[in-house]
Formats: sequence, structure tokens, C-alpha cells
Amino acid sequence: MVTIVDVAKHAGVAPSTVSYVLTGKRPISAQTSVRVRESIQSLGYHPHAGARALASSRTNVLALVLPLREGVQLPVVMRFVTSVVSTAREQDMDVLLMTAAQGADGLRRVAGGAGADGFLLMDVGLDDERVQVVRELDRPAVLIGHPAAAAGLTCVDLDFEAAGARCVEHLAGLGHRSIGFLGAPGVVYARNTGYAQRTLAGFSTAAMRRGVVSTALPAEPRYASVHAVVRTLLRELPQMSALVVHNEAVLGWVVECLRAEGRRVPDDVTLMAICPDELAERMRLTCVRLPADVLGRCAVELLVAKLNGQQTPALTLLPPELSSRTGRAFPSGIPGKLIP
Amino acid sequence: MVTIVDVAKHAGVAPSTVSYVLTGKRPISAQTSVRVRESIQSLGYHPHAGARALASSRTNVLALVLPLREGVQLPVVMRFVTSVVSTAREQDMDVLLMTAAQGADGLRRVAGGAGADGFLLMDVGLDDERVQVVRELDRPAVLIGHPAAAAGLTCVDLDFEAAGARCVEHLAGLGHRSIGFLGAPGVVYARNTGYAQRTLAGFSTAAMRRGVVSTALPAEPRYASVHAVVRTLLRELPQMSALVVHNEAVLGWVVECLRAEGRRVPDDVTLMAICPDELAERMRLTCVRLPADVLGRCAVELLVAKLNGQQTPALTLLPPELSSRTGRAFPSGIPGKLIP
DNA sequence: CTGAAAGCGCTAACAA
DNA sequence: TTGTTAGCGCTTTCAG
Repeated sequence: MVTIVDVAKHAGVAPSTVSYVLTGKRPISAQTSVRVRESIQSLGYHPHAGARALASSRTNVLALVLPLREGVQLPVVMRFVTSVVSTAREQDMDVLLMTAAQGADGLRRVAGGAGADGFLLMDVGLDDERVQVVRELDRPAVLIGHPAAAAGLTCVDLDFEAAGARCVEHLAGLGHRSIGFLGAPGVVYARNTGYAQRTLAGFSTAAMRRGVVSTALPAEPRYASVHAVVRTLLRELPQMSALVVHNEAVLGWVVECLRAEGRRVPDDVTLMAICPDELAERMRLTCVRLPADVLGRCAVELLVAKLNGQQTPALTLLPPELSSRTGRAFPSGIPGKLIP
Repeated sequence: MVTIVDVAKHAGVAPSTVSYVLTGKRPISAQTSVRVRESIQSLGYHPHAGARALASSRTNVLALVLPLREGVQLPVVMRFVTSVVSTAREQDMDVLLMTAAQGADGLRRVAGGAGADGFLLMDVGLDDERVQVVRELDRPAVLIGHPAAAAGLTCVDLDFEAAGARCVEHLAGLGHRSIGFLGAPGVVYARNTGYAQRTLAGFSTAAMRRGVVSTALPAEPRYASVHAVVRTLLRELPQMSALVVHNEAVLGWVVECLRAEGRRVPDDVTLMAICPDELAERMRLTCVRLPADVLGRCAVELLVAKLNGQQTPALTLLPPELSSRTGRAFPSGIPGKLIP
């Protein structure tokens, strides 16, 4: 194994000098720096992560805790993960993967054993035991999403309330006076971190403010449920000319259900969604983006800032962004002309 | 911070004794063991991962390299990841997450810097630069899937050839004499690790053997493509009474396309798939399972065996398993009675 | 069955 | 601008 001493000898300098070249923690003359770097190259030296962690009490590892339970939006999680890993690498950090199943003990073990410098927790529930644990840990953490009991924690999230409102503004601006809202499954409005509630609140408030008639209903991820919800919406809002969908899983079915009820998209009903941009792109739908990649980057950068002892805002809300498209949607991606 | 010395003092033993209690690498009297464990508990001691790695040259970390590029089957990846993490924890290991994007340099860095004891590589391509790198590394690796140039490597995979054959056997056993095959997108048959080709080969060979008429076609993840493929299949095989789908993304559309061509499922055409069991379950379809969880567990166990210096088979092929269901499929999960 | 002590490879004072 | 050196916390020989 190549050690820092080997490199030092090869370059004719002291081990500490090699260390300082690598960390940049003190000025090194250009010549020395170059010579050392060359030695590192030609010897194929890689600093021993454990030794480094031991001596510096910095692991350069961040722990990412994912909610890999059922019902989670996989595409969103994956984009987030990719973004976290690449941003971490930019900061010369590696990513330790944990699952929510490892629970509070897992956090304590990794923090206590110096397995990571900090934590990124995704999808923390309202009454999650980990919230308390994270507070007691001596390591910084960033939560994605913001549970109600988030005081004293650093959270980053899409501004879902603004996102809900943004939909109404957009549609009202187009002249719509009667707008439906098809939301997440009922349980989500209970169990979750509250993003669903916040979206709905933003939507409803904006509708009031703009004098728009609106009705909101949750939808289960079954066709029958979606169909029933669409029917109910049309009964409650006979003049409904626009529909906001905050439920990725059923988005593809909504167009078919509307059609089944004699409404064409976008001729009779303007459809828009709150979802990842790729999904909306595939369906040619206008949407408010769910920016998983920005969230990931942002979360890592906040964590790194905390690691460097900087102050960070308790809550970072990403402003919603609108992606405008024709709205000539395909049901499940099916071109209209192929429908019998 | 609580160190091993603190624990040793608290328990009235030598530090080495504490270490041996933890690692079990030499016999310890029951009394001592209990006393030490109590001290560990009451002090909340967690061994320092870096120090341990430095002293033992074992990190107890395995690196998982994921293909987070577009076009990958997210549900499969996620089940695999969950399984890897939990199996790793059973073996007292943590998981370092890497992406294929980190490439060969990433592998060299982590291996050289003692960031992990071994590697799990998912979805390695035929001409992947990492195959060569993995060979040169001094750390063991397990590949999920098996590239042609896999000699000398340890691979684990579903036996896709047997899976393709299993479909034919099942259908031929039911009396079908004319069977279609709707495969992955065309590019997959070129670029990938070969699982697609192997499935097809298994299917075709079995069809020959059983004297079954068959035709196979690739399908792109667009409705129009699927529809075209279905039409072509029906033209080539006018008597087609069964269809095997090896393409998760379009599975939902196939039923609709068949219907559009006047064929009902399962009355006129028996549909079966090679896909994760949950998907087939949701669609009420018979399938050959894509056992991501078993693969994950198996891969970790193989890696751990290698770490312990045990010999491992070069190739572990999991036998395909059939999940039988009614086959009364929902197109995109839509109950038939709701179709106009 | 248990202790003492020598490193593992690196960083960060302290010196120059 | 650079060198010297004392640990970081643990494992593992070597002794007992």
C-alpha cells in the first residue's frame, strides 16, 4: 500500500507537506506543490479514509437516509439520490446509504462511530422518532421536507403552498373561474410530513383570493377511485374548466376518466399537474415542477455549510416553477388519434 | 467521545479485552464479557469506524455502484437496494453509495483509499471499462448481471434464458401452439449486459423444442410503437393465442393494443410477463418473477464470502419462478367494466 | 483466559 | 514556506 510517507520520500518533502498539499490548509510553494502532485500521480496514492478520519475527526462522508417503503415516488427519490451523490462528490464527500428501517439506533450508531459527518433525512414523518434523535446527535442534519415539529432543525423543501397557489394563479390568469383539485391518496393527508396539506391549503387560499370556485378531493391509486373522483368533481363543479392534479400515480388515468365523462383535454378541461417535469413532458402537460435534483443539491450544500460551522436558515423553501406546455395530453401517453 | 479505554476502565479490564469481546476473535470468560457489555451499554460506546479500519484494514463497508441513468427500471433497482442494505446490516456492514457516473476513477479512489472492503456493481455493460478495473483492484467484487467478458469475476443474475424458456413451457403446457414475444426496446438488445438477448434465446429455443410457432419483436416505450408491434405480431401469427411481454414499461399498454385489434385478454390471448411480481400482481398477470430482493441478498452474501477468503462460484444463476394468476388483466390497471 | 504495548496512516500543533 | 512529532482510537502480536 502506498502511504503518505512513500509520497513524501518520493517527492523529497515531509509527510505533513504532502498532507497540506492535499488539504490546502496552508500555503505551499508552486514548485513543491507540483512535485508532490507528480509523486502522488506516479505512485497512485490515495489517502487512507480511516486514517484521515481518525486524525482529523472528519470522515468526508454524509449519510443519506432514504424512505424506501412502499408508496414512495421512486422517480423522485432516484433523481434526488443522483443529485445528492454528484453534489457530494463535488464537495469531495462520499455518501453512506441508510434506510428509514435502520431507525434511530442506526443514526446513533453511525454518528457515534464516526461513520459520517452529517445526515440527510428524506421524508421524515410528523411524529418520527428520528427527529428527536437528530436533535440530540452531535452531528448536523438536514431534513428534506419539513415536519411540523421542525423547530431548531434545518429543512429544505419545495414551497408546496406556493405551488398550489401558483396553479390557481396560472389558471385564473387564463380565465378559468371553476377549478377542480385531484389530490394524493387520503392517507397521505394524514400520515405525511404535510406537503400534501400545504399544497391544498395554497390552492384553496388562492382560489378564495381570486374568487374562483373550487373543489378538492383525494384520490386512491386505482382507476375506479379516480373515475369516481372525476365524476364527483364534475357534479360539484358543473362549470369546471380546469383541473389540478397532485398525484403522479394516477395522472395518466385522469385524461381517460375525463373523456369517459364526455370532457376532452384540453378543449373542455385544462389539465395541469404538480409533478416531476419529465412526467409532465411525456404527457405534454403544463406543470409546477417537483425539483428533486435542486432539492438534492440544496440539501447537500446546506449540510456542508453546517459542517463548516456556518449558520443556515432553518427552512429553505424552493419557489415553485411553472413549465408551460400545450396541454394536449396523452392519456397514459396514448396519442389521441389511436383512441377508438 | 467515549473510547475503548473509557469502556476498559469502567469494566476494569484492558482495552484489548474490550476489543476481543466485540470482535469475538478470542475466547472471553462469560463474566468478563457480561461486565464489558454492560459498560458498553451504560457508556453508550460505539467503536470509531476509522480507527477500526486503520488498525484492522477492514472498513466493514461495501460499495454499491448503481446505474442511475435513464431507462433503468427504478422499482427493480429500489428493491435491490433495500435488500442490499438490509442484508449488509445483517453482516454488520454499511453501504457506500456510488453511481456508475463515478466511473473507473471512482472505483480506484474508493478501493485505494480504503473506503470500502468490496464492490457490488449493478448493470455492468458488455464493454464496460469498470470490468477491467475491478479485475485489477485488490478488493473483491460481485457483478449483478453477467457481461460476456466476465471470466474470472463473480456474477449473480436471474437465469434469463431459463426464464424465457419457462414462459414457453408454461404456455405450451396450457395448449398454446402460437406464441408472440414482445421484448425490450431495440437498443437494449445492443448495449446491455445481454439479459435481453438471453431471455429471447431461451424463449426461441424452447419454442423450437416444443414445436411452437413464435415471433419476437422489440418495442419502444411509446404507445404507437407497442400498437405497431402488436399489429405486426398478429399479422405474422394469425393464430397467436399467447403473448409473452419482457418490457415492464409498456406492459400496461399491451392489453389496450390487443383490445384495439379486437383481441380480448385473456379470452382471445393469454398474456404473461417477465417482470417484478408486484407489477404482475397489480395487473393480475401470470409472470416469471424478477427477484430483485433475492439478487440483492445473494450478491451481498457472495461478497461477504469472498471477503472471508472463501471460494465463490463464478456465476450464480437464480432459477426463474412462476407466479400464476388469473390473467384477467387490467389495461393500465383499469377494471374492464369501466372501459366504454 | 487476560494485559501491555506497538503500530495502522494521517493531521495539526509546534518549531524553524 | 517547510519539517518534526505527538497523538487520533483501535487491533493484534507478544507475554504472561
